[in-house]
Amino acid sequence: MVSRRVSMDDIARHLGVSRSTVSFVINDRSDIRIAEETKRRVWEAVSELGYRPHAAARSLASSRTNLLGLVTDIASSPFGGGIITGAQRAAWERGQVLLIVSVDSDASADTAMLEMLLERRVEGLIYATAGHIGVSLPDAASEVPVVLVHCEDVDGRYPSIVPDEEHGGYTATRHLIGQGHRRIALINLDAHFPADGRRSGYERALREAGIDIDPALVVSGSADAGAGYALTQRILRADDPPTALFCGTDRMAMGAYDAAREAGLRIPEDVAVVGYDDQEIVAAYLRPALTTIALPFEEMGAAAVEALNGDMDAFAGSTMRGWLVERASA
Amino acid sequence: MVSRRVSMDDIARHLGVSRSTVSFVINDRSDIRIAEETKRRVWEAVSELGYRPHAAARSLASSRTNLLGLVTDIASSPFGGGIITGAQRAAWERGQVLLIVSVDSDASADTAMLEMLLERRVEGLIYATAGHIGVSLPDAASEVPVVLVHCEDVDGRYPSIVPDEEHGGYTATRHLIGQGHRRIALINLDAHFPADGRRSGYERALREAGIDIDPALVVSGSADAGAGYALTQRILRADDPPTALFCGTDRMAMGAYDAAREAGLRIPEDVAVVGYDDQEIVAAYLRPALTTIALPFEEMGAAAVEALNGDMDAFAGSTMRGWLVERASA
DNA sequence: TTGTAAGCGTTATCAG
DNA sequence: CTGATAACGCTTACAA
Repeated sequence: MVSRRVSMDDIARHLGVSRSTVSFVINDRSDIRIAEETKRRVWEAVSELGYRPHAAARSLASSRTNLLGLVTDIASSPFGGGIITGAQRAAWERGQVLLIVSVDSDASADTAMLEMLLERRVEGLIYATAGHIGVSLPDAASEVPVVLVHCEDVDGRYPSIVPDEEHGGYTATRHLIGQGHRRIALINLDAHFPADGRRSGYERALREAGIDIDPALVVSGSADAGAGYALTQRILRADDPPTALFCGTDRMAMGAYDAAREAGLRIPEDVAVVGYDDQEIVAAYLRPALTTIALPFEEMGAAAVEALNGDMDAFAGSTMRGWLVERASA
Repeated sequence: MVSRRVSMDDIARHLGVSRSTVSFVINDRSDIRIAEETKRRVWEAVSELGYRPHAAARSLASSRTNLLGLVTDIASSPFGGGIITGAQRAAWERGQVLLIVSVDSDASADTAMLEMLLERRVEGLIYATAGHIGVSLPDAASEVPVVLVHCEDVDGRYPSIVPDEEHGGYTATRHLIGQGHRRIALINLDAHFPADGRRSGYERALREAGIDIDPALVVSGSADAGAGYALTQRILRADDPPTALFCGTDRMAMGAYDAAREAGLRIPEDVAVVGYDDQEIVAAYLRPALTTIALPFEEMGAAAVEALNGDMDAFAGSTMRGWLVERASA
């Protein structure tokens, strides 16, 4: 069917010019002046003969692959596909392509897959996770520039781009305070990185508003609906219960909804709720729809690509802000 | 730092053998007999000198890239990352790599991205979508083998692998019948492909059980919680209301929960609910946890890779079965 | 069983 | 402004 792929030689021969000329035209090299007429003819022949450059040959000759490796556990998670989207968009704008490798969330990083990426000569490596966690990469990773997204290198070797959890916690709490609440509970998640920041932000907002921090209003548990339910139930039963809940994750908020409902409380009239993550499927469909903090996934993905392309240091330890998505629960 | 990459020549020279010998050993070519001792020395040198094959050079020489293109809108969806996982696992087992390109769910297929994949010389193309829909691919796609996953080619040019919706509908309904229900409502979604099959399965199950199909119990709307809520509300108000609901999506089931709750009905005691999709975040965290039909995403992803590698026709129009995930709602 | 040499399809370096 | 010619790092007949 495909009578043989047409090569650069074919189009050069077809036009009676040299291969270099064709190459120059196709790569639009501005450092070399080529007659407009020649260019036109080259492009014409290209589309006429149906020529398509051969990426591997190009890489071999130029020793540039324009390939970026993205190792991640997010493809199989309901979460943060935004990182892929953002990274890919940024890469595409630079003529780069992502080689995405999805790994299990527990395997910190599969060596064989990394080895494969290096054989493909990726020119940079992004390591992204669904949850904000600590990771450790195989030594081989150091052969190319590396940036972590939404995770931190426990060995301290690579820069990482993570959400500004403190700011998120602050924003959520400020929002609640702005609506007149003074007794605001924090139903936090246990996980180290995200929890600590969210809590600091929560405390800062209260402090700034001159509200005393009541330790009885701060609890934590696993990041799921079950824990959200149990913790909320407990906290609503206390004397002098909160009028607002800031939940560490949307899933916890999901559980909080059930607990509130069972306690006969209306949302947001009797108790306001703010979540965290903006997991669309949960947040948008809860009734009432959940007000929550969105994480800057796309932005982080794009920033990672930019970091790989430019000044790595500019992004080292850099933190990116999410934002409040106001719906009906607070 | 990296003093210069070590090439095959380097290790050949280091060992005093020819490059071909090294190549044969590294590719473990069984059609050529090489002294065990030689093999050992080669591998030793490889790890000692830190040699890593150059994929592009290899592709150029062998005209095999071992690259498969995966164009999809699922990366940015909460859905079906399983397709990626399954496809990648199957590809990896064959020494192949996926070049994943994520596109917006509305763009049926971006031509520029496809062009890029073809320049990279992908040896096959998988086009996968989050929802079971109809799509149309650019002509250029036909230059390589193509399989669609979870979608169907409206132009009828390519085979596709889709879930067996009829079987899913049948399974869900059978389950409800098995629990003694006879008045089972179908809160279906509107979308063409998935809805029709689920409905046929529902009807077949009823027919087989000798239960009359009551048109008043079959309704449909958009695939979200809002519609699920409204439709359920309406159907529960009818005289002789159903004792069980089979919802076209988990999100619709989410809405159904709210409607049932507001009607003062307990799940599953007063009304049983079965969903569809097994969107973990919804299904597992609803209270009570939702019994639902899981779609065979990983299986479809893997099947696509296999189809691309072998007999395409064996998979043409092939349909894969999902399964019931029994939780607490029915 | 191992070596030689000719590509694979580009880019890059120099002359012209 | 254009054209030879040598890489790029590997696979693969074909010889030895």
